[in-house]
Amino acid sequence: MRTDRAFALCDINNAYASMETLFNPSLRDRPLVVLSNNDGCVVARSASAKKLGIKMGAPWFELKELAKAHDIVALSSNYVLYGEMSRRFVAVLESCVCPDDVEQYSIDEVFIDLSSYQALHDLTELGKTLRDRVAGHIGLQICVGIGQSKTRAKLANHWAKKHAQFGGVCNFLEMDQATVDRRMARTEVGEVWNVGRKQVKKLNSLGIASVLDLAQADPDELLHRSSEMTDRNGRVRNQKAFSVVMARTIRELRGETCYELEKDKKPRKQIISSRSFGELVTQREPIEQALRYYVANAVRKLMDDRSVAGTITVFIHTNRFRTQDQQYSNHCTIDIDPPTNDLIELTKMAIFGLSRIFYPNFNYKKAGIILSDIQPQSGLNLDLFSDQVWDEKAERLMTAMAAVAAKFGRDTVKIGNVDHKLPDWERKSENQSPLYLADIDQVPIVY
DNA sequence: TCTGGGGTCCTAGGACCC
DNA sequence: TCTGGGGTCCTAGGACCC
Repeated sequence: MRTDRAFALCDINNAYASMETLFNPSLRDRPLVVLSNNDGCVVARSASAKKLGIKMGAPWFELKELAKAHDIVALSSNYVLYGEMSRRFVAVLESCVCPDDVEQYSIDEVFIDLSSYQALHDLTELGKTLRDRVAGHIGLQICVGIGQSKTRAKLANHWAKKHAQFGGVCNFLEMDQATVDRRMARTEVGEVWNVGRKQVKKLNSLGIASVLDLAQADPDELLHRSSEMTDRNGRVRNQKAFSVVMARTIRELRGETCYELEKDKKPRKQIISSRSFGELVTQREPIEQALRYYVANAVRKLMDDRSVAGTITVFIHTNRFRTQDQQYSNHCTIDIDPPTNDLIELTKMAIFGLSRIFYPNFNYKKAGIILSDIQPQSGLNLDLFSDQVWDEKAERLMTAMAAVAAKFGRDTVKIGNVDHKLPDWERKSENQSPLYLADIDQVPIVY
């Protein structure tokens, strides 16, 4: 076991809120929240919004009173903007260290393998350099956490964000054991990466409340614990209470490296495209139209990865929060043989799937499709004995459509009567900021 | 009434992440 | 009135095999 590993986690502070503020400085110091699709829940908060006690995921309609009282600004999400800023964030980091050591973990988080930098650099200083570079180049504040494992880097990042004394960079490698223990003892176990709500409950019942408690727990002993669960038939069964993930988490907390950098962008194993409707839908036709949009969306991703899908699932459901409504949810999974990325065929299958599960007179709230059994297009083996041949015509058509999309924009060619955008009934996005970086007419003007 | 002992593969569902 | 979307990994249990 190598004991000389070092990972950094760089994370943009209040990412979406900061990005919005960057282009609209009048928002600075104002409580600002960014809302999910349909302006449903809060998905990002500025520092002052956090101070007001607004929780991640809180339904926006419940906050309207608070918003009025404190003059909170609520913006619809602008993913085109966030995606572009994210790209620039990663590019800046890649210019500071070897790009091979950089892994983009999420839209606002990047892991860096700093193992080979220790001999030449003071890692805390390097962390400060990264902060300064990102701030200088794209105007966003980041925090850097450094540790012997990804889990420790995440934890250090949490401390860096929480305690101003760190100046934005918290480094496990320069902490003595007593300090580590003291900090871990004061941090709740739920802050640990991969320890979610359910696990916290189980851990607490075993007397494990702090990060230190978990770090000192015996992973093997924990793995042998079982908990009762009720299965679908109402039978009570014993199930393992913790999986190997928990054992790894403990070892990572102790400073052992279990998770390496995941460099090569692997093609997706599953592609989901779905959306809640802005209003309730009872008719089949609008749902079909939405499905066409979802399939087109998913196929774009599929082709980006040069993959084909072997299964398509269509699902619909009513609004579980409307307890006065009769609830219905169902899905239909269809095998695709041979696997394909053909938009026309997949669209037909989606529509067929819908016909199997759609019943009128329910108030539908959401529909979507899932592509799975995904494999690389190049490795596609046709069944020797089937009479199906790789459809060259379809492939040429798809290639042509991709070329048109690349030249004239993604939605230039569509299948059936898909609208340019989602129809009005489908989405609510009432206060979206301009496409500052994606549309020449919306680029900010500096006087 | 009694009725083995292993394997592997697949899938649904749970839990987690952002 | 109004409650997101897109992913990954792991496990249990069933089907099947010898």
